[in-house]
Amino acid sequence: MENLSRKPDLAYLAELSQSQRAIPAGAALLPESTPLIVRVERGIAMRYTLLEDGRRQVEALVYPGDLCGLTSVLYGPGASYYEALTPMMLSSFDPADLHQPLPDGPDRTTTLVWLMTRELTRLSGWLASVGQRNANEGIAWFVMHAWERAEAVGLIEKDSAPFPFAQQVVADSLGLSLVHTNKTIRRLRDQGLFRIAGGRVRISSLPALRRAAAL
Amino acid sequence: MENLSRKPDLAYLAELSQSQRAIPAGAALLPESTPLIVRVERGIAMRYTLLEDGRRQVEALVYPGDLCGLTSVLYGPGASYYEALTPMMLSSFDPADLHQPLPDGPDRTTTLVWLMTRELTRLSGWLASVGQRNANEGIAWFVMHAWERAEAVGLIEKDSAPFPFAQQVVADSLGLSLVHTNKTIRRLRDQGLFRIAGGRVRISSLPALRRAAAL
DNA sequence: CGCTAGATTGACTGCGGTCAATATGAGTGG
DNA sequence: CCACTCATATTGACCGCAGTCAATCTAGCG
Repeated sequence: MENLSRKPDLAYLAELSQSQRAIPAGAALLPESTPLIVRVERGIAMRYTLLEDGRRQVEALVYPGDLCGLTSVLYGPGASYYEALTPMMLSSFDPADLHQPLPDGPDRTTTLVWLMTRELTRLSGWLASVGQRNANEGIAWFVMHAWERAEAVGLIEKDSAPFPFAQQVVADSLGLSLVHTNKTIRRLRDQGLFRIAGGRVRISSLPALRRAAAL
Repeated sequence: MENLSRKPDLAYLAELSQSQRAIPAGAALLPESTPLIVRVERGIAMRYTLLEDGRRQVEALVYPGDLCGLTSVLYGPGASYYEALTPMMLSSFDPADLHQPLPDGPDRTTTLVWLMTRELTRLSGWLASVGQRNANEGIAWFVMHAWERAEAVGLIEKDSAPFPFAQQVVADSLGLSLVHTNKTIRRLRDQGLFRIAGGRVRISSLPALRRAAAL
């Protein structure tokens, strides 16, 4: 494992692409019980877990370039589910193909390790938000996070980012009730921090939002 | 990457052991800014993150056999910190040694991927607890979790498990206040679910506790 | 032009936070 | 062995953020 402090080149994954398929908003990214790894080409999704009694905790937003299904393949299914929040385009891989080293360049497993480390870091930050931030800070953080994820994959257009997240999704991301989430979003909007409309969010002032998120 | 649904053999890591060192309770496992990977041989620790304003979120309990520092090495420092909760014995590794494949058997990187997957799964469950469970369920879950972690590494003795967790640690694990954590623990104890004393916990009825945790 | 999912609001409740003492207990020096 | 100290555990009083219940509103859609 060489120094991975910088993002490794993921382009080679393209060679592995086995099949492309489109799915509509609301669909599951991974068919039940099929060990399959998928890369997002277009669209946005969420990853979530369920408590036995049905409570839902959203644990990650999924943007183009993200790999889905690693945990299921390596650790057995049942842990997390994926749901598309917009129409999506996916590439599927055979899990067996992912571990062969490449003759030249970093081997695939090394790349996977790097991706998983990033995922661990994100999850760690998400947990800190849910556990430590109050409703105002949490909502502000969520909007910031969505903005930064979109920015990282070039989805900002005319200073607005995609925001296909229903208030129930935001609520389940932060462990808040739907009603309180609604009122909090309203309050922050009235403060002029951001404006959500038509599935996109426009941020007035990044620094102000960052401050509101206690970041 | 072969089928890793079953736990891979980690014994070979022993060959890598570079140095052993003991640290007291309260010490940091990883010296600041030193890229170093460490395996726990004895003792219990916690991993946590800090918000800029000092709020602390505990995100994992660290038991013998756990590897610490992967995220820092691969992703740069600053994300998570480790603190010993008991006196500990650690083995240190040179990160550079961890990626060389072994001639016979699973290569080390594959093992790392498996370990990280397990960590992701744990973190995912932790997040669901913090986000979705109320104080009663959360405390019950925490005790259950500590019990199961201890059980997995053979630390149960005379039907009690180590419990070196100050109430402030439990509070920061679940995103609750210290006072409310105290009162909730008291309530559950009075219900006869468990009993904490002398750094250990004794569980009356696993099924009852599981029920209380909404698990 | 109903239908339906998501967004809003208002009224009320209560879980969990905050503040402020007090208690307990292990460790230390005299 | 006792006084002292610091950390942790415990309690009580009070408050407010967030949850619950229940309507109503809005917009996309067949």
